[in-house]
Order: sequence, then C-alpha cells, then structure tokens
Amino acid sequence: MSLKDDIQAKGFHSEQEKSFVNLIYTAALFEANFNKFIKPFGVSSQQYNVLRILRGQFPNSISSGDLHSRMIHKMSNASRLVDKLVDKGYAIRVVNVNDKRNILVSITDLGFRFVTDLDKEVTDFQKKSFDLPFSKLEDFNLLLDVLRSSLG
Amino acid sequence: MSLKDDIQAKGFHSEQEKSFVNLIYTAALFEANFNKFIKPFGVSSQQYNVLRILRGQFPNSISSGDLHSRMIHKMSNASRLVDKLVDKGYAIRVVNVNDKRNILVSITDLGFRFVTDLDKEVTDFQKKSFDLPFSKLEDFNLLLDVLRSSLG
DNA sequence: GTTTATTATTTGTATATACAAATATATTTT
DNA sequence: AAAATATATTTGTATATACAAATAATAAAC
Repeated sequence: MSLKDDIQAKGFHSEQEKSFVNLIYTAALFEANFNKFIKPFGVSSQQYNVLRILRGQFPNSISSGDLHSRMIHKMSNASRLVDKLVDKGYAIRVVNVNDKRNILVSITDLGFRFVTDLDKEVTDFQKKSFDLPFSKLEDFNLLLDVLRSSLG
Repeated sequence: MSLKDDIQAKGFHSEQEKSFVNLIYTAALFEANFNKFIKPFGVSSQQYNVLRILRGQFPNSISSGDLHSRMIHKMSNASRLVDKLVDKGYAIRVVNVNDKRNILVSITDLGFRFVTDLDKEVTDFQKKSFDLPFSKLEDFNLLLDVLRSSLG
C-alpha cells in the first residue's frame, strides 16, 4: 500500500533512481517475508543459504573462504555462522592437513536431511510469493543478470 | 564472477526459485555498494533514506509511526535512528500538543541542505551503477511492481 | 468518573552485520 | 634456516536490526 505512494512521495528524478530504490525496497520486503517464514524452522535465512551451499558440495567440503565469498551478504562472520550450524549438528569443520590455515566445512547427514525437508516448504513458499508467468520470470532474471554484470 | 556460478551450483528447481534468490542477491550487492559509497558522508543508507522521507514532507512534519512504516527495512528502531539524526542536527522532534503520544519529526535547514547536496552525488552514483537503457528500466520497474503487489 | 482497552512510541535484549585487528600457518627472500 | 611477506581464518568492537516488553497518553466501557 505505502509502496507506490512512497515511491511517488520521494519524487524520483530518474527512472534509474526509481529502479535502484525499487530493487532494494522489493528485495527487503521479500527477505523480511522469507525470514518470518523460515524462523519457526530454527535457522536464519543466512544459515539456510549456507546449508544449501554446503549441500551443493556434498559429499565434499568447502573452505571457509569460498563459503564466505558465496554468501549473499558479504560479511566476516562466516566463522560465527558456521559455529551455529556446528552447534545444531548440521555441519562439521575439519582442518586441512595439507594447509592447516585452511578450514574445511561440510554438511552432516542431519544437516542434509534438514535442508532437504525444508526445501520442499521453501519451494511452496516461493511459488506462492513469486507469482509471475514463466516468461516474465525469465525476463526478470535476465535483467538482474545484466545489472549485476555492470557492477563488475 | 561467483554470481552466476553460485546460482548454477545451487541447482535451482525452478525459474521462480532462481528469481527469488537472484532478486535478493542482486539487491544485496547494490546495497553493499551503496553503503560503501555513502559512508564517507557520515550517514548510513537508512539515515539517508529517512532524511529523504523527511524532506518529502517539508515544511511539515511526520509522525514516528508513519516514518516507521515508510522505512525500507521495517524495524522498530525508528526512534534510535531519529535520535542519531537529531544528534547530527539534521532533524528535530516535537510533541503533538493535541495528542502527546504522537511525536512529530521534521527535517532541519541543515538536514535539508545536507540531503540535497548529497542527492547530487547519489544521482551520479546511481547513474553509473544502474547502467540500463530507459525502456529496460521501465520493464524492470513494472516487474518489481507486479511482484510487490502479489505480496499483498 | 474509575476501570479497561487501545494506540504511539521507546527501551531491553538477542542476534546479525561491517570492518579492523589479531592469530596462526605457509611461502618467499635473503 | 631466519626474517619478512602473504594468506586463511577468527576475534573484537561498534552499529544495525528484529522482536518483545515497557511506558505513556488517549479513548471506550461500565
């Protein structure tokens, strides 16, 4: 409701400015919605994201550095986030014997089952909240890809 | 670089899922970029956002509640954010005499000048980082509007 | 008109994030 | 091989955010 009003009230000077705010505003809404949805499952959206990355590597592990660079929000607390996944029994850490600086993280069986079960719910949620015809989705993804590429 | 790989590595099940992550991922990148850009000016992106809302009301004020509902990230610390703007001399608070629960916030001359000067820089920044032809921008905005409206 | 309920805002608290500094290991240089 | 440099990760600290509880003022019910 306030979204459109908001954008009008702000008096944008250009379509670019509008796109910029529109992108961040819209993403924030979806993210907040998703956070609410996922909270009852006992993980944050970032933790879910990391679990998916870890599962993508299964049965291999991934270095903390690679994990960090793949996280949606760049931050330095990949360590602390992994701590929490380890506490929950969803991930384990192993020191690389060839390079002891290198910490390898991998998903546990429990974590694998947890994220796979959760995926079903997430898919349903996303189907409901992202209700656009396929061709529009393709357009949308293409536009986002172009935008990102301009960031370098 | 890792963006596309990331999305592929994640093994999306549907175009919807891809759009969902793509939206949040892309917005996070732009937001992080913008935060870096704006930091030297001494305000956070949220504070800039609020200053723009306040300026949009000038010379009137806005209630804390309305302000809260207009902020990009819904949060309950509109109070604390306004505190900081008041500390900087960019905003003032006045109690509504007709309803003393109601706190009215408005932008100061200093705040007005600050945000107006900053706007020029922001516009340049956005022009550079949002490099898409006008018609594509329109498409993009339309798609985002449709998406948001499906959120209710 | 006193009690109860509603509304507007602030404060407490736990977690999340950004960024810098610290630590620990490995590699390169001399 | 000792010293200097580079790399991988963790930790410290300040700020940001989410959500619940507390406070304060008004409106409604009895």
